[in-house]
Amino acid sequence: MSTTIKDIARMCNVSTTTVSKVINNKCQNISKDTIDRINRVIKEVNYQPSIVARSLTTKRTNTIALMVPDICNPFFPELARGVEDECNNREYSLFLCNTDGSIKKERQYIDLFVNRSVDGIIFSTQNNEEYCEKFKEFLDNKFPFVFFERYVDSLAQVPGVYVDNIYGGYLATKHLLELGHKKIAFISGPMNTTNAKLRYEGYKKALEERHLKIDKRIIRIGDYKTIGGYNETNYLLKNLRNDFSAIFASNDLMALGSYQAMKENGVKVPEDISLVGFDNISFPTALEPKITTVEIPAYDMGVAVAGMIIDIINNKKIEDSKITYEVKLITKQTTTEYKNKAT
Amino acid sequence: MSTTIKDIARMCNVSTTTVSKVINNKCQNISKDTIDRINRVIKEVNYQPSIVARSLTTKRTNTIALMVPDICNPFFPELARGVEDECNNREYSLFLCNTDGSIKKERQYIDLFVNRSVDGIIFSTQNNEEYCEKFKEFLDNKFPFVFFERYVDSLAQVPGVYVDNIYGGYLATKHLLELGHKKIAFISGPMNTTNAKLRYEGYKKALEERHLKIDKRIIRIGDYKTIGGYNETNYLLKNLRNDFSAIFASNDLMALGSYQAMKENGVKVPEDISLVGFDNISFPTALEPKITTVEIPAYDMGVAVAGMIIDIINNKKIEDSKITYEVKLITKQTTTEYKNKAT
DNA sequence: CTGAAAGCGCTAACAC
DNA sequence: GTGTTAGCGCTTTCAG
Repeated sequence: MSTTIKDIARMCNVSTTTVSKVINNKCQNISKDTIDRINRVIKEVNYQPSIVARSLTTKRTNTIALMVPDICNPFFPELARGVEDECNNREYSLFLCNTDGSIKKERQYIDLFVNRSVDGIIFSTQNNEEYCEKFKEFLDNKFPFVFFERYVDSLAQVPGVYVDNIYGGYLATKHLLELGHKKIAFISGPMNTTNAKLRYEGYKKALEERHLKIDKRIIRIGDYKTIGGYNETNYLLKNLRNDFSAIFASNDLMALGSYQAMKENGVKVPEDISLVGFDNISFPTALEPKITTVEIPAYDMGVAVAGMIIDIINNKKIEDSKITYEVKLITKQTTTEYKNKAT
Repeated sequence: MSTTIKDIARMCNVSTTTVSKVINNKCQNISKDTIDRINRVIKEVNYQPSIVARSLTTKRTNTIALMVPDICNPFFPELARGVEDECNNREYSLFLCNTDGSIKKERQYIDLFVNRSVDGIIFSTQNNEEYCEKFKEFLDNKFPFVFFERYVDSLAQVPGVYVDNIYGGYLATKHLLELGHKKIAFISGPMNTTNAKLRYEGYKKALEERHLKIDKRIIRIGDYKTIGGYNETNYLLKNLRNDFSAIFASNDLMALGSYQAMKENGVKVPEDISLVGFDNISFPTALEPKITTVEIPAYDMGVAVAGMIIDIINNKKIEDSKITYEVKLITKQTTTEYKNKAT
C-alpha cells in the first residue's frame, strides 16, 4: 500500500523513467524484456501508482464535479447516474455537491473544487444572471465547465446540454387544447430561471396559434417544488374556479402539489380539471396518479453532459457547443376531454 | 489561477515556510506584522493553495468515497445527501459511485479510490461474504472504511451504521397481528443480504411470540426491487390465495410491486389484504398508496456514517464502533383490521 | 521569529 | 533502449 515507483525501479534494475513509461504505455523504445519484467514485478507486489503524485506533475486529476441543487429532488438521481456512468466509462471520478440553489454554497464549492484541481465542473443549478463574474473568469482562464439546463444570457458561449423547453411547453399546452380546453391555467417555475420562461413561451405560443387570449389572472408563479404547485392551485381554486378547466404545471413536482390541492378541494382530476406536468420523473408504477407530462431524458442528458465536459477537457477548446434534446409528450391519467358543463 | 506559495513568499519577502504556516494557522512564532502582510497579499491576489500538492506531502486528500448500488433507487438519495452534508461541514469532498451490486465494479472502484488516496470509503452495498479479502487487507493496513447496513459476519470489527432490522421486522409483523391477521405472507429480500435475514428474524419472532406457526409456503424471496414484489405477490395470489390475509414486504419497493400485483388481480388493499413495507422512502404526498411501513432515518444515518468515517480518519484507530438506529412503525393506508370473512 | 533544505511520488525533457 | 535531472506546489524538520 505504499510501494512507489522507485521501489519498482530498484527491484527491476531500471530507472523510474522506464517504469513510468511502462505504466503509461509509452513503450516505443523499451525492450520487450524489460517491459515484461517490470509488468511482472508490478503485478507481484500489486503496485498502484499514486494518482495524487501524478496529478501534481500532469496538472490533471481526472475528476469532475457535479453541482445539483439537491440530489433528493427526484429529477437529479437519474441525471447524476448518467453523469457518473459516463465518467466511469472514461476514467473520471465524480464529486457530488448539493447547493440547495444557494449562491453562497455554489461559490464555496467552486472555490473548493478549483483548489482541488478538478478538471471540469458541471453546473446543473438554476441561478442565472446572479453569479457571472466567476464564469467569466473561467472562460478567460479556459477552465472547463458546462451547463445543464442553465441559461445565462450573457454567457452565450458556454457549452451545455439543454432541452427544447419552448417546444415542451407548446406540446403540453397543445395537448390540452386538442382535448377542447380553452382556459388553461399555467403554474410557472420561478421566473428568474430561463427554463421556466421558455416553458411559458411555449404555453403562449400554443394559445396564440389558436388565437386565444392569454389570461394573466390564471398564470401563477411557483417554485418548482410540490408546495408551490399546492399553494398556487389553492389560490386558483379559491379565486378563479370558473376561469380554467385545465392546469399546466411547469414541472411534475408542482403538478403533484397541484393534484394534492385539487383532491383536498374535492376537485376531480381529470374529470373536473385536467393536469399536465413536465419532466416525467419516474416513480414505481404502483403509485398514482400518473401525471400526463413532457418527458426529459435525464439519464441520457447526464451521459451527454459528462461526455461534453470530458471532451472539452481533452481538447482544451471551449467551443460554442450546445446540445438540445427533444422532448416528448407522455399522455397518462390526468388529462381528458373538456366537457362543456352547464355552469 | 496559478499563483503558488512561492509567488506569495516572494511578494512578501518571506520564505515559503512562513507562508505555509500562515495558511495553515500554525502561527505560534510569527509576528503579527508578517501574518497580516501575508494574509493581505493572499487576499489581494486571491491565492488558493493547491490541494493536490498538499495531499502529496500530508498523505491526506480530505476526500471520501461513497459506494451505493444505484443512486436512482429512491432509498439512496437521502442517504447520499446526509453523507454529503456532513462531509461538507467537516471539509471533506465526496466521490459518488454506483456499483449496481456488482462485485466486479465494486472491486474496480476500490482499487481506483485507493489509488486516488481517498481518506476513507463508505460501503453501502449488500454484497456480503463474497468479497472479504480486500476488507481484511484494509483492516491490516488500517485503511479507514465503514459499512452502512452491510454485514459481513467474518468482519465483526468493522465500524458501521445499522438499523435494528429484527425489531423492524418484529414491529411490522406485530402491527399486522394486532390487527387480527394470523396468516401473514412474507416477501423477503435476497437471503444473502443480512438485513433481509434479520427482518425475517423479526417476522418470525413476532409470530412465535403468539405461538403461531411459520408457514413456509407463504414466505417468498424477492430482490428488493419492485419487480420482485410484483412477481412474488402474483405467485402468492395464484397459488395460495386463501392462506394469507396480509403481506409484509421486506422493503417499500417490493411492497409497491406487491400492491401493483394485487391491483391487477382485483385484490383490494387493505380491505382484502393488508400490506406493510420497510424503509419509508419518501414520495410527494399526492402519490398513493401510502404504504404502512417501518421508517429508517436515511438522512440521519448518512450524517452519522460520514461522521464516523471522518472520526476514524482523524484518530487513525479503527475501533469496533457501531451505531444502531431505532426504527419506527409508520401506519399509513395499506393496513386494516382482519375481517373474518366466511370463506 | 524566520528560513534553508529535503522530500512527498510521479512525469518529461533531454542526454547518452 | 535506458538513465539523468529537474520540477510539479506544498509541508516539515531543523538550524539559526
